[in-house]
Amino acid sequence: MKRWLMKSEPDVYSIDDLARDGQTTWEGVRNYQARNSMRDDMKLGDLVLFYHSNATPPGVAGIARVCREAYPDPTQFDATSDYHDAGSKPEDPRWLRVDVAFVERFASVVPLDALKRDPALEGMAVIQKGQRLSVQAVRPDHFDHVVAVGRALGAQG
DNA sequence: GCCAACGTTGGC
DNA sequence: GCCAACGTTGGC
Repeated sequence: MKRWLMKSEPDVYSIDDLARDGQTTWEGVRNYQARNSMRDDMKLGDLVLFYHSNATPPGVAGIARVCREAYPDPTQFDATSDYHDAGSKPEDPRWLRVDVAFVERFASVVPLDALKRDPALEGMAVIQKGQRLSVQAVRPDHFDHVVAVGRALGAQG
């Protein structure tokens, strides 16, 4: 089983929203590298660090789990959607989404600053300067370490 | 609000 | 295929 980190702006959709909804659909990925990761490597049951970007502070807010593997994102065919892509054909969809389920919410966010200062997380993608990818693979030891730090802050769910 | 980093587009 | 221009991401 693989481990992941996925970014969401909490003003748009937060870990609290996921806790409330139980599960959600991860639409709007419009980056080929992120799409390829979802299409090729993301499997049912994979665990995901739910990351709050453009937040105060930015950081890992909790854990989700993949509950449906990649399938075509219908928003690409919706002309009224922000995610519309006129170049994508229904018979050959360009963009995919997955569904994720709520697993756990940390009592507080593990801030990006703490991730950067943690020697155990050296090399983790999200702490690299200029890293914008919204779907990132995470090494199992890095995943476990972030979860341990998050749980040390307390957990609900 | 600023801006560095990065991805995409399109002229050539 | 090159690369300048442009748009977006996302920390600060």
